[in-house]
Amino acid sequence: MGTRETSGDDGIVLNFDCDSHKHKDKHKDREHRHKEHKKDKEKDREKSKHSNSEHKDSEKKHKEKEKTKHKDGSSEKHKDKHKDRDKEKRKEEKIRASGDAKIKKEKENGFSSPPLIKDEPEDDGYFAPPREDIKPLKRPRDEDDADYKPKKIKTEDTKKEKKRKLEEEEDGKLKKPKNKDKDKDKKVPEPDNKKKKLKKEEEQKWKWWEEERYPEGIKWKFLEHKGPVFAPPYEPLPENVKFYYDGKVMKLSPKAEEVATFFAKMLDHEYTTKEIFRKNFFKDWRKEMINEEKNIITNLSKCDFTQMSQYFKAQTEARKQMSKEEKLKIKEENEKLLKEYGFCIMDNHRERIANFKIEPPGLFRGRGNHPKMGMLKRRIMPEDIIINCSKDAKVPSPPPGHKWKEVRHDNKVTWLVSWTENIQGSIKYIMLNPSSRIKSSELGYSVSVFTPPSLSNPPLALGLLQGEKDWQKYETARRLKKCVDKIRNQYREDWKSKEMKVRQRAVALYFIDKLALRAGNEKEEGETADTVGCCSLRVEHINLHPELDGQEYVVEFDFLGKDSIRYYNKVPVEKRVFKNLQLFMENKQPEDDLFDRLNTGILNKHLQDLMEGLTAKVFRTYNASITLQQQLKELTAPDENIPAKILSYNRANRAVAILCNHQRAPPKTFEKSMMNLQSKIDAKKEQLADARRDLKSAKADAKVLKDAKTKKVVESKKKAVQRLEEQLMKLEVQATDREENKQIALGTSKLNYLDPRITVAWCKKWGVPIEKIYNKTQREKFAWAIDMADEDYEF
DNA sequence: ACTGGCACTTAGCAACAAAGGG
DNA sequence: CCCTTTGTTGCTAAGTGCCAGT
Repeated sequence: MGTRETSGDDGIVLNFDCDSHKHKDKHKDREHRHKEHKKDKEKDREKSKHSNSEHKDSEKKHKEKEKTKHKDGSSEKHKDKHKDRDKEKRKEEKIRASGDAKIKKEKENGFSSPPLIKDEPEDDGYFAPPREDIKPLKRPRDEDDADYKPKKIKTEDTKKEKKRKLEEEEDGKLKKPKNKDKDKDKKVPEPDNKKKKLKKEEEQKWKWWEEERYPEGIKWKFLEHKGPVFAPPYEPLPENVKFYYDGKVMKLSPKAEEVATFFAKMLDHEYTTKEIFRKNFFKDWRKEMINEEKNIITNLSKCDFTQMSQYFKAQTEARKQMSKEEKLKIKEENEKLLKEYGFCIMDNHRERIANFKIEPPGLFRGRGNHPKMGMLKRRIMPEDIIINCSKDAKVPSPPPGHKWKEVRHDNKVTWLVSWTENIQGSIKYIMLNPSSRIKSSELGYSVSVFTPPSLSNPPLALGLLQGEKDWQKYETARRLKKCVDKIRNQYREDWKSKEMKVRQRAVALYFIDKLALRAGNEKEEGETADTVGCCSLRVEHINLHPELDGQEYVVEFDFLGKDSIRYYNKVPVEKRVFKNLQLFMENKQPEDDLFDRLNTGILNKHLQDLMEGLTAKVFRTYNASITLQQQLKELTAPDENIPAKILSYNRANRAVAILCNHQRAPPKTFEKSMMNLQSKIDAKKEQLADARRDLKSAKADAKVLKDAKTKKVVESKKKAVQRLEEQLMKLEVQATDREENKQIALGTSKLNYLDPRITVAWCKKWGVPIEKIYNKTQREKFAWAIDMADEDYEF
């Protein structure tokens, strides 16, 4: 580093030493990766040969999650494998669209067979009255939530509930206090319960809010659930479905057969042709074989799974052809399952669980060029499962003949069930559904969802566990808004720092701020696809152009980010940034870290000093939300009609999605549906022309006749024309919207980055019904915002 | 300081369900 | 009413960031 340091800086020299270690190590580690890299590059190069032009044209390519590199034309040494892979890749692109769906379908989607878990009877039992020794600590509420009335009802009441309610009434709902006292809680007598369910619901809801807010990392006081639903057991293939090895029929042992079916189900998928996939699969498959099989089956290419594959296709087909009754039956069964296992009781409130079904076994398919693709994702057994619930809750029973790995009572976490997954060794969790609030109760009478609460007061009382967190996230982003100027000035200053580390930090932060890049934690090599974020950018990921297309100091980014989605962008930057980048890149290999003295820990620590709660990802939230707000301001034309306004909204949303690089593969049927729409438009135009003609002649008649009747006709024709015009315009808007949205995914930003209050305010301001922007799930998730934001809300 | 583990958020795509057109 | 098209939900991988232990 010394060499690339600015001259004469001691600090730098010092740094250099340590750095060089780091550097070296990294370098070493990366060596072989680099090789892989090159291969990829080569592949990609070839692939993208025809149009190596930028962005637009190549977008399709990006889609496929493969790495596409432009630079580096050097490595030509790779052989056959590459070629194959290359081919595969191309194929994959295409096939992805066509083959995929089919195959997937056959996958067990769940529940043909009854869950292993045994259930317990009573519903009533669900609600375990809180023990006295457990007292809810409430967090202070600042507002009055009384307005919010849920509709659900259920279960018996508890004294606490009642009491709380009473208390509330007395106090006039405002209490903010952390815990008022639990003593108080005890006093109220309980009224009858069954009858007034409605009331009860309310109470419950209210109480729930209260109890949800605990201090100091406590997530709940009471938690009870039924445990997970396991994947249905493997059903052996019928005798007539044969597997062939080297042309000869072979009967597989059950385990080996099961794993073979996983592969067979994916046969149409391109990745079953990928070297890595096949290698990983075969290795894991062999582990499941009995010795005899191992001895015989030594070459995957000699395996013939086609009968299996056809069998599954037929099954899928059959499922599609099922009669209505059969389908209905299945549906009912699923609903029953949901009712039974899909909810838990958390602090007296019945909550929807997000993923109560354990992930079924299968072959792992990571995203992008994942080194572990094709590995066997093993079946999860009760013995792998850790159950989390409160001590006073009824512990779910494991399936007969089994036991849980562990039952714990950790109220500092939100998960109900966890297990360790075998591919990456990471922990998987069963948690609550983020959008879930009150859902219909098992009694069935509760009203569907959550009626938009009286818009009157309840300010933020509405946040539920997740909702509140969500809200907090946006509040943090708003705090950033207040000091972002200062921070920007500071990092600009830091570009001049004598310390390399500070400069790197400042430049990285600039990218994060300006381009909404992700932080870029380090990842273990060989464990995951090679993707990067800001701090983990490598020299090979950027190209510097002192001048490009008439602009000065352009940085060209090209790397794979989260989910192996390509980030490609050419950005003019300030001269100082540019010079710094040149400095950072001096004497480095392409595979070296661009910011070799920086990592997310260092960066976030610094951010924490600048503002409490500030981390790299807050910038994404902030920039996304502020962009939406600005764009809405800019794009909304007061006089436009609702569809046009919605288009404006979508455009603003799109601007954010582009900023955050939220892409999607163009829908498979995109071209077709576009054409359909166009023909609709044409038809509409014709209709309109006809109607206009009619109108004209009617007018002519009216001029002559002047009687009331003809006048009326004119009026009605006029209306018809108007109606058609509106319809046409709506269609045209739709076409524009769709076209512009071809490969942009709006959902992610809407759900995760945009302060919903901005949207709510905008809707209120322009009279756009909120349902036009948020669907039901979204409205549930953002209920707090819908409730609290008025049209003047400013992010 | 560094690392790995853990908890929780963010992500895109496929399956499924509902809506719309003939 | 059937079939296609579009919107919604489910699924689970892949990130972020904090924390404890060294």
